[in-house]
Amino acid sequence: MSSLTRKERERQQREALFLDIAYDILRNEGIKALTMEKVAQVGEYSKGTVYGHFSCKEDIISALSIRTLMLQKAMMQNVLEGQWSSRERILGCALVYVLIQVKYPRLHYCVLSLNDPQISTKLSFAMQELYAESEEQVNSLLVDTISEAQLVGDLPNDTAPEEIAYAIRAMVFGMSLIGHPSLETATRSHLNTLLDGFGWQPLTRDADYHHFWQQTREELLAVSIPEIHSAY
Amino acid sequence: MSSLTRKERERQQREALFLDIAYDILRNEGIKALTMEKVAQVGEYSKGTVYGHFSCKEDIISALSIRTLMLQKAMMQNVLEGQWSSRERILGCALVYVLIQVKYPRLHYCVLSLNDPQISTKLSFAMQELYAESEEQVNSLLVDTISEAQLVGDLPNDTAPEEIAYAIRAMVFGMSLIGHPSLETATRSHLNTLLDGFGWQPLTRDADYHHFWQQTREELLAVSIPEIHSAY
DNA sequence: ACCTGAACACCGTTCAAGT
DNA sequence: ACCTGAACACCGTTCAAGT
Repeated sequence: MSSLTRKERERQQREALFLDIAYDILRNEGIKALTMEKVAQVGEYSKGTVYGHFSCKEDIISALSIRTLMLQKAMMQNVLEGQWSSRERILGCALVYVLIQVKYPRLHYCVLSLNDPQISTKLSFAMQELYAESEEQVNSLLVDTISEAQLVGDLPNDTAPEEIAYAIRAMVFGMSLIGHPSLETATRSHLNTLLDGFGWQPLTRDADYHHFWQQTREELLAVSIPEIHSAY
Repeated sequence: MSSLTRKERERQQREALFLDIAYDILRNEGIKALTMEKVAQVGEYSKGTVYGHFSCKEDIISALSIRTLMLQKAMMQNVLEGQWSSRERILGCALVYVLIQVKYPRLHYCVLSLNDPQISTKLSFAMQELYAESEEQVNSLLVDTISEAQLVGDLPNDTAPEEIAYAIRAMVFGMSLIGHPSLETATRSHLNTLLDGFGWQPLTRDADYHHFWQQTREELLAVSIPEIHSAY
């Protein structure tokens, strides 16, 4: 291995270290406590070095969000591997959304700030690209699942898959942002209502989605939600 | 009138001035540009005077949000005065949500920050109370409309009105936060799907909600959305 | 070539001093 | 009693100097 490769490896390790630190601060002390200075201090590097990795504070949040989106994608793929009906598959994807948002609540809120043009323009170009791609990948899993449901006739095809995916994301997203004392139950229940509205077979009255939901929930929690960061 | 009353009046006028200024900055330059210093400067007062009205920066955002909630409430009451079916009434309320969120996009995003405990604890107690009450008032309009629909038999009563209101808010809220090239149309369409799922009569296939939506939209835009602030 | 940390600008918040 | 603005702490960002 050349020297450059070792350098590159060290650089990536350091970047991961900074992200681990940033996420820990965010989780334990909130967004206001997440500062470039603190990340540098805890990591025992200078501020300049942190800026060598992230162009600004929002770049860090963006990178954290990308890591979470990748986890979300992996969890959804995990669900989609199972032998489930099309409607169970989409419910499983929604369940992943909820579990992720319950697990990383502060992060999901911070990500919204990236929509502000005044902020998103500060992101490094590479990070913007990567973020858009990650979101697209997760959304594709939804859209593909919906398309398949229409193909096999479980779901009327008078509405475009992208539109149905949008409605589902909006609903799940909105519920976790507003908050609910029993968020998972509420999500299962109200999302099923929406799917009934779309005419997605079998309708709630003809199937027991409660059981699928619980089982998938246990499996996902047991297997697929490690802490995002390694110890440092 | 006593001197105290005049003082009080002047104080309220100044508070309104600060809010007008804050909203203008937020709208034109974004949340990052909204600083206590700038509000003071533009208003030609000292920073200390601004702090005499608002305990912190978030207090201002909270106050702005309360003003918007009051406008939202007035618009919803405007819709609810009309002779509409129960389902049209709830659609009208949702339309108000969308119009408000399109009109004050940055504000609606900022309000989310108030959910962070690290931030909400900084708000003055009076402001916290007022904010909670304003939200409650708007939500009550939804809940009451839903209850009435169940009473007259337009809507099955196997789900609590509060839960249905939650689902509706989540969906509309989520859609405007995620964004959509045709937000109003998407909201009308997908919300109707959700209402169909709840079994809210008459179902989409049996009624023309498009026409109601357009008409109400025109009326609301013509009558009820003044700029929130007076010129200063 | 890479890393440092001093330096600058800016902002939130407080409070002693002035009117 | 009310208002001011200097003062302090803190943070984002840059960059000349060091290794």
